[in-house]
Amino acid sequence: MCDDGGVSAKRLNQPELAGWVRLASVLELLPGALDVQLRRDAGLMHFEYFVLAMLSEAPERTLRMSELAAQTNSTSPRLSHVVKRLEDRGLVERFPCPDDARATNARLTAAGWRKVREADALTPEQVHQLAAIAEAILGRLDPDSTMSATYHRYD
Amino acid sequence: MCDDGGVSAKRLNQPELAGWVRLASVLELLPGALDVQLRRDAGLMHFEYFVLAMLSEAPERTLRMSELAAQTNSTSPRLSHVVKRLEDRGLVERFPCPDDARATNARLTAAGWRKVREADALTPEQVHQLAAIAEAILGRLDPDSTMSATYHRYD
DNA sequence: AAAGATTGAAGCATCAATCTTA
DNA sequence: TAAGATTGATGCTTCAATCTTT
Repeated sequence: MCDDGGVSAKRLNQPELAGWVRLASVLELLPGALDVQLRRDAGLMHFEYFVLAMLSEAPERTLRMSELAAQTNSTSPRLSHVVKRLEDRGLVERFPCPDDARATNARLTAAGWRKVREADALTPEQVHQLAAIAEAILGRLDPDSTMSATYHRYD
Repeated sequence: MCDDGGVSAKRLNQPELAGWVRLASVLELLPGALDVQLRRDAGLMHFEYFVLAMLSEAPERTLRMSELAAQTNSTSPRLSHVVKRLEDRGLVERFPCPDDARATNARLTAAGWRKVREADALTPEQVHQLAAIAEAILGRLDPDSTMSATYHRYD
């Protein structure tokens, strides 16, 4: 990557540069924009909703922390902090994993289940838009589909 | 299960839903991924680079804080904090605006100018990728091109 | 009162360090 | 030693409050 062509991030035409600047804007603004509605309507951040949604799909609505981290593309510390907060709010509960004393299981509570069902993450139009966008992005960014999150709630 | 379900963001086919989940992943991961390289190579976050880059294009490399906020799609408090930090690092300096005693001007220092030039924000491949992605996104998300950031450094 | 800008508090993410069990 | 998970510190963003000038 540092071969002598190195400095030449420069041989790009103006529309392309303008494009990446605009993308930078999107990346700055979109996550926050998506959080606003959920936050207002359900008191959840997007990532919190995602955690609850993944649990809601799991058998017994229960998942190991490590597995939950994988499904939400999260690091362990991040998930640990988030689940802690969700637990304080009574939406999730944690208990030692019977199979492996190192592991911890996270389980959706009744309140958590209710919360997920109430909280529609996005409006239909938003979902349609974003689904289309997603295809466009991921076709280029993740052609091998390594992004691991999956969702079958409405299958 | 919740078929007739409440707010009915529901009339969507499975690929669309899968799509938005994948997009959620991208939105979670992409900003961080873009920051890594800049952080390592230049000790700058993406947004900090953006601030410096916008200043580097401005006449006298100087901009009012309010104008700089507009060009970086930032809020006032956010910009204020960021510029404070950049000022502490000697990359930017602030001084009262001569024309309007309420306003503050931010100006790139010599060190700041060097920093911007050294710090290639992205590799050529990344820029190409992102430029393409940007078009895909913005065509749907921002058809009227209201995203205000602009960039002419390589015109 | 509105515009321009700053400040401090609160919340979330990231990173390194730590602890326990396999 | 490695895997699973948690904790605490640090840093950035957000929000409300504040201050000055128009």
